[in-house]
Amino acid sequence: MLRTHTCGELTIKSTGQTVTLCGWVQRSRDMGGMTFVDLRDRYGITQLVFNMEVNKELGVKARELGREFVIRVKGKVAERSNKNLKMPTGEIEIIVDDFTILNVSKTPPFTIEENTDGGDDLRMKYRYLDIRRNPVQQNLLLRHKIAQETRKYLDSMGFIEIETPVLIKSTPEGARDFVVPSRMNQGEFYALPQSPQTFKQLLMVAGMDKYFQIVKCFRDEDLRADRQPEFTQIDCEMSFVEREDILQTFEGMTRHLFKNVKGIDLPPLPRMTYDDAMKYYGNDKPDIRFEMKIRNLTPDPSPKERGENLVTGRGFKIFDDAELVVAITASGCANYSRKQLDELTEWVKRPQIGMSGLIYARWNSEGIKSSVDKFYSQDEVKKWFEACEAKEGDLILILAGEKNKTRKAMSELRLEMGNRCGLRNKDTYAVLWVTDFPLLECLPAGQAGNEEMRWYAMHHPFTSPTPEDIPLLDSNPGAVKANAYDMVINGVEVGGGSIRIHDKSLQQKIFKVLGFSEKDAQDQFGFLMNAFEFGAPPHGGIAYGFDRLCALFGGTEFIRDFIAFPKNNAGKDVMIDSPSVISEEQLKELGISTSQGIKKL
RNA sequence: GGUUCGGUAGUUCAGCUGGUUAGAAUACAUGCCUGUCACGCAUGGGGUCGCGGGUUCGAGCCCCGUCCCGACCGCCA
Repeated sequence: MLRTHTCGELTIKSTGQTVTLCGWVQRSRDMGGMTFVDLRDRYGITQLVFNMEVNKELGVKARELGREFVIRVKGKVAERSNKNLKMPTGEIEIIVDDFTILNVSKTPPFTIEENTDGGDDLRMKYRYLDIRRNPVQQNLLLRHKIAQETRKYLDSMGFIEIETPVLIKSTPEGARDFVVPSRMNQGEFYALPQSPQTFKQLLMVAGMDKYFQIVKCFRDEDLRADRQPEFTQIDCEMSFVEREDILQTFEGMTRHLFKNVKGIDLPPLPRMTYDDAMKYYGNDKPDIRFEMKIRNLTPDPSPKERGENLVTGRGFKIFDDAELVVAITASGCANYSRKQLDELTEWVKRPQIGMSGLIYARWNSEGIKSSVDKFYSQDEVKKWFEACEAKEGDLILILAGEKNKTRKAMSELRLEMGNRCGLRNKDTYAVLWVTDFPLLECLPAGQAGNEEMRWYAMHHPFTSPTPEDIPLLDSNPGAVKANAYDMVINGVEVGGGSIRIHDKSLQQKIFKVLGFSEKDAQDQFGFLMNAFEFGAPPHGGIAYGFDRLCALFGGTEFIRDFIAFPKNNAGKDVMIDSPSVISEEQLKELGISTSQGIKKL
């Protein structure tokens, strides 16, 4: 070993010891007669001291040390006369006897410090320097810890980790596949897995009973702050289980992770049906750190429900023409200024939200006032407050329009108001299960590349319908509920799974509803359905988005911060400059026409 | 594919209504300094204002196009 200790472990107890340290020069402070050098490795920072009076030659040599030089230092641990209680090693320093420069460094393009002066782009290009920074190291350490605790828990529960192949077969459902040309089988392509779904099901058929894998998955879709083209899942599957068994097992895992990684004792996880999530929060991944439930001021058109209509028939066209009118209550916001309300109105009018306007009603010391006083009496508006369970001091925000768009917009507005009111604390965790998803969703013609309206699997085509809904598959597919569940933390979908289909005829039936011809279904998923004929056990599972889980534990939504070498917005790795063109020879070997040809296509 | 924000010193940014030699902080270099730890002080070097075109007597600033980065919408079974 080139070193006897790390830069983070020496304390006052080590005083007098002769040690050898290795690390990077964080900073050097030349005082003339003496020079201090901060030596850094991933364990910490230790101060080196050079004294001209003691060893002039060494002191002069020390002045040559630049930032990020890699050095090896031999010296004696001494108590400092001026202690720095801000750092763990702040009570000691190393009186250097001798040092060698193991490698020099160019001046790095940004500072290697807690708060770097470097921008995102530059940090990604020099990611290996960025990772030297403590916050990034802490993130990777957190990721490691979560991975280890996951393995610990699953191992203790009898799960075994099994690797599944990365070069597999392309299937048209779902996201776009990344494809890899086959040299030995020209004109044919592998696909990278979007998830090991079919393989883990085959492992259940194979009797492996409890499987897990922390595994890379690939989806060729556009990126976001919380989406990378290659990402990691905690992929799990169990045999001979019902939904409740899965929920219990993985509620246990989630609790284990919160306890052992964050030191948080999670309460039992609440459960919410998909329908309730959509109704009260406007989306299927509600952030329930705060209430602010969405209330209907007109009866919900679907699911059909009775309810008082509090707004139409007063001559206000926006409400009269709306399919749905919804409201949220911002508690204590009755004194929002004109400017703030205008700001919110502009916010909902942005193209990303796309509403044409925002209506408000507020109840402050001057009474009730709304932006539609021309059409509604105070008593009428007061009824809105009652419907929203709002009181004096509150502000009600109202959106109206087409049902789905309005719900979605209100969901966004709710989150925005949550932010504005400081109700979304990153250190507070609200974890829940969302259950009873529809099995299928209907996309209208023109969307997702389809020519006519058709049904899509909301989860994936292997999700089993709840048994009592199976007869509805023919008569009313949209009403069929799936035996599926999502885990949601702070408005982020971190995990999702289902009880799977293990019966060939039911699986065939689902493919048929999804619009697969018998031949297509057999060609693409024949291997799975054939396996079902050889004694497939009832099974189900779940997959967690590992990167998202890490980011959540780290208190952010940016998963890039928790990936050692992430891709940028355009799916590029700016450090190694990929993707890149490949040589004509490589293309020829693969039986692919020239790169020019590819570009033109 | 779309919306939007940005691109000025190594870096992070400022730069007014279009007007003299484009600034600050930090980093870097040199010198001084024996207890610093964001050391201090002094001096200095450092610019294709993303790129191309246009308007103008004059463009970092206005217009058009284009490239790049970030966030978002679409997309992500």
